[in-house]
Amino acid sequence: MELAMDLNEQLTIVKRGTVEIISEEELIEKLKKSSSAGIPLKVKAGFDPTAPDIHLGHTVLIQKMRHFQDLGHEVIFLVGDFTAMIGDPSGRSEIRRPLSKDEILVNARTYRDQIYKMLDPDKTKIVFNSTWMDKMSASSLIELSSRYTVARMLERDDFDKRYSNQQPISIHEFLYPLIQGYDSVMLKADIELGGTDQKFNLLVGRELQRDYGQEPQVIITVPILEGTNGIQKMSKSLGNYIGIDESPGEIFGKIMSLSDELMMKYYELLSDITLNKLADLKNGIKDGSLHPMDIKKRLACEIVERFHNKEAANYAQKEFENVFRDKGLPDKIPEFRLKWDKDKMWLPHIIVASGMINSTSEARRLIRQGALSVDGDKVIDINMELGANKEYLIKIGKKRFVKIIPE
RNA sequence: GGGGAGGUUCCCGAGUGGUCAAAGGGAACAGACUGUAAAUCUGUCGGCCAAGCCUUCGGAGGUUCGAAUCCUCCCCUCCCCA
Repeated sequence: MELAMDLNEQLTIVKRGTVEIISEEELIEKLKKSSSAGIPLKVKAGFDPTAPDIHLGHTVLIQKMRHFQDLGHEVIFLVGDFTAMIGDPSGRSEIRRPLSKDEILVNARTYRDQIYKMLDPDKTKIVFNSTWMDKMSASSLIELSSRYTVARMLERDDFDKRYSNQQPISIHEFLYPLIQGYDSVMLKADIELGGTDQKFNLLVGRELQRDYGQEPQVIITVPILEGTNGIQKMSKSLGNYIGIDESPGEIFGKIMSLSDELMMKYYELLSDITLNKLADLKNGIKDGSLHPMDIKKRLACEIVERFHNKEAANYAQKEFENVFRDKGLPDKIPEFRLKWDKDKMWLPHIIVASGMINSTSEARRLIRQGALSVDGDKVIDINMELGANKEYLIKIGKKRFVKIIPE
């Protein structure tokens, strides 16, 4: 009886925020077996070390890992370094540059430092799939690939889509799901976590394990988080990400820039507040008793606090209100020392030199649009020149500030 | 091996000799509005001390007063047939 209670609690934690569990019965079995035998389950999640910066999109999964960790299970952080060395062209048309071993190691280290903000280092095992894949012979690889058919590969949604859209699919892309599945075999994984886009690969793992005489892993999928623009999934290469290593102000601001609608999704997937509480917030917004902006600030604070601390979160909020609501100056303004080549320098040249803007064309445009101000005065004259006799505070748009110090 | 369709500015995608720095959409940036870096509306969106000039339409040549558009060769992708 006591065991059953315990099991239900575990299940509630595990199921929160997941999309699919295949299968729940098997999961229950495994949890039962684990607690009665006192052996933790091996929970695997794979990461691609091409992007060294973890962003909020990844954290959906990492939080789920932490849940398992909290329940006493063994969490395995699998770095797909072998596959990264080959270079995976999947997704878009651009060809990804294969990474060198050194780059991968550096990335993996960065990864580790970042995930330890959420996971307990002592309970986290980090493994590299090159450990076994490097040693695999060509014939074994071919043997592995004989275990799956092309038709079945084409069942995968994105393969199918690309195939029917007449977009290229390289042979080696078929190998990725197999290798990922083989990783599960090597690790004897009990559970594998992944985003919903990973479902197919995770399922291949089940089949391969069965093939190799192992009990198939349970797969648990979590939702893919959309990026700040709310259109595509969050990714660094699309530039719509919020990195967990970013400054408190940056994280805060980016969250404030989410559309009100998207904010609710972020709440569901990232926040620690209970689902009941979340429903209250939604209702409050609907009936007008709560302002969306305040709710968004709350989320921004929660996230900043998670990756920094409470003071940083409060400070970020204060700065935000100061700069955007009260149109004040931020506490810290980047300074740039610049050598004047004449007694007077053209303003666009000064800004380009400071690195705030890429071209004088852009500077001209901004001036034309009334986006530039020097010492609080809006710049109207496109030919404006500044002398080297004093410092200048330049504001570009709403959020970019520089102090130019002539020398 | 044979036949066909394609490669366009950050992305998607029009353009088939001048009116093209290249439609449209998305992203981004800016302005207005706002208790948000929300929503909405408007504008901008290759570079250059700039009513002019320079560099872009897979790559290299060529035709032409003039080419993203025509020709030749090459590279890459997709489809059908074998």
